[in-house]
Amino acid sequence: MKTETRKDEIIKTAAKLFKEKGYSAVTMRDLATAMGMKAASLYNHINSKQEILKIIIISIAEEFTKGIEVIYNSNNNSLDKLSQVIALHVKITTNSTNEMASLNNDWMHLEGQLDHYLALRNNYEATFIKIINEGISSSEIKPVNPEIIMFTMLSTLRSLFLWIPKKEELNANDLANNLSEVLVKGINKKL
Amino acid sequence: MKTETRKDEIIKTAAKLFKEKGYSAVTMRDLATAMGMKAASLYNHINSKQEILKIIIISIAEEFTKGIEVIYNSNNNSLDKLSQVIALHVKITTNSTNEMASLNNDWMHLEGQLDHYLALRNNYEATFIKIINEGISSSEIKPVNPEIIMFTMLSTLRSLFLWIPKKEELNANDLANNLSEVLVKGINKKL
DNA sequence: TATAAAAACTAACACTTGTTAGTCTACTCA
DNA sequence: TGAGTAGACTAACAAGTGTTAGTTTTTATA
Repeated sequence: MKTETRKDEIIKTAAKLFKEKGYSAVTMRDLATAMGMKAASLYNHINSKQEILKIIIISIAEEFTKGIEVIYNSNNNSLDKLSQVIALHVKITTNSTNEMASLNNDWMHLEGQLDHYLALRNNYEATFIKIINEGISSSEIKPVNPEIIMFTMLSTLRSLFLWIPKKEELNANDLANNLSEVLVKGINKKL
Repeated sequence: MKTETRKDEIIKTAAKLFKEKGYSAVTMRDLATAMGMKAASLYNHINSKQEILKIIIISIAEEFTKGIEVIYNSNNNSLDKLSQVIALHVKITTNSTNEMASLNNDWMHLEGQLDHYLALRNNYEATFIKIINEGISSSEIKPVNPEIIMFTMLSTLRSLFLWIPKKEELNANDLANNLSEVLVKGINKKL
């Protein structure tokens, strides 16, 4: 675990600003001010604004794709796999809250790596759907439209970055458990 | 029902562009090109770029606030009220898909009306929470953290604009019913 | 068909954008 | 101590931004 470089600091600061106003609305001068330096000095550490976005988004997207692959190939039943997917999102979002905002809101501003990103996302969603379909086949999961199930779960999980910062009292485990309860078992007390 | 003015067309076109790239990344020249005119000509119809955003966001935000008030004051039980809230989102999002993107992603770029928007949103969420709390009191709803329930439902409902355009085959009623099934009753077959 | 209003145009503005070039300073280590 | 390097600076660029002023064209109506 080597120490954080100046470049890392810039990327972290950029992610925070991108979360607040979006990639397009953040200028290199905004970023420089937040770093306590002049805009030109940023270029001693990074090649372009675009490179910052690429680093933020691609690294997290790859983390998700690898994570769901491990879960899918494990020996658990489908409902447990879904709970593990929930825990994966909670964990990554807890560690990289600001970066998740860019992943969700600014992916379309990727220039060179847009295709790569979309491939990772399609891959992720395809694996997610496979887990759901296997759960339906094994009668663990209600035979509802699997895309609606995935959409519901992913909408919630992709919005976690908005919500986690406001709920510091809740630790990651509690949150993942509560979400599993609501997302998997529903909220209706009388079944 | 008077016919659509040129201003309405501009706002509708802007909403479509804002959905694709976000408010900040869309230039007046982009908008003009999409309208088949020059940027300066837009100003025969609108006062500023900011005005366009304001019109898009505030009108929809008010529609939501009024809608949930009617639902809250109705004589239904809490679970039915929640299903009606789901139907409200499906209806507004079906009719104003592109505008919903701005409401979700670009509200922070409101300049003069940011406070008004935030007041509407806080009001909406407060009413939502009241419905959930009354449902817990009447034992219709599981005593899970009410904010987690709202967060889960709102995340899904606020993301509908991303999803509805891809699912043209599903009509609004079917979609609302499916969502109620998943969001309210859960996906676990064996309870 | 003449007239007024609506809506387009060209040209330009002042400012902001990402980025480059070249320079100065402070620390590291031989 | 002296050389090299990491990292800051100032100044400037070319392109792009929202917007205005003034003019011409199109459309509708009397």
